[in-house]
Amino acid sequence: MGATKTDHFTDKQNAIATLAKALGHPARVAIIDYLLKVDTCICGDIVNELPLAQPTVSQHLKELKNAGLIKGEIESNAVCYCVDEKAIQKLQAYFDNVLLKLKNKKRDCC
Amino acid sequence: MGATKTDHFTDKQNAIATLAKALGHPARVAIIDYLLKVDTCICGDIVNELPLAQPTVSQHLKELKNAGLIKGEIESNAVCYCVDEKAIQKLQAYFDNVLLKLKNKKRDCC
DNA sequence: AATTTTTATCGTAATATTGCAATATTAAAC
DNA sequence: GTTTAATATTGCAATATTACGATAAAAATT
Repeated sequence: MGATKTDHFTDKQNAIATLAKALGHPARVAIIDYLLKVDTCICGDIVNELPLAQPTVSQHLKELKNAGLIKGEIESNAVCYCVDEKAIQKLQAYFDNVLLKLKNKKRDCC
Repeated sequence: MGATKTDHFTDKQNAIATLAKALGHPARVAIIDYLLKVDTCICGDIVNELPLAQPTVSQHLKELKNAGLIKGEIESNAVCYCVDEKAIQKLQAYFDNVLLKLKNKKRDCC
């Protein structure tokens, strides 16, 4: 026991959970914030920006990449990490839909 | 080691991470989906809806509540859980902002 | 090609999460 | 007040995450 029963839920539910989980750590939110702030996309500065050791930052980057929230490419002279717009759009669409459904609720019980 | 260094990040980053983390499990996404689908807000059916034992569902509900994603109230005859609109709005605002910043980026590197 | 710089991986310890059986609590129904 | 139904808590085992030092790998610079 202890393992998440992903196979018992829908693909959509798992997809949202995966994206949300990737953002479920302040360091990873901070990485996203940093990538948005910096235009140049030169990574590595991220390590200096965060209060974490280099291997830890590398690990968080990997998780963001695995979840599809960021894309990484080796550009001619530097490794480049960027926020993947499609992932953010997926999350936004989900929350839009949640809010829409909340508005349409007949009975407002809480 | 192994504990998240929340005190090294901004309140905003921690707030988003907390909300995202709560949604970072398919069972909890499924609970939100169910609460949106059902108008009556009669809880307990959630257990029948999910492929998880009652204590596990209860625990997931607790986590959603602690994170502020759902509100729970004891109505005259049944416990009532509802999605907290404010939390969803916070997340939506965050992703809106992320998308806005992505659009404004000069260099599109990846 | 040797050196430096940058990034990733490995190994490991500390902590957190997930899941459930057993049990307790709570509230309605009798 | 006792039974019944619904929900929460406890305790515990399995697994996952977080963090970092040490080390490896990759790339640029010399």
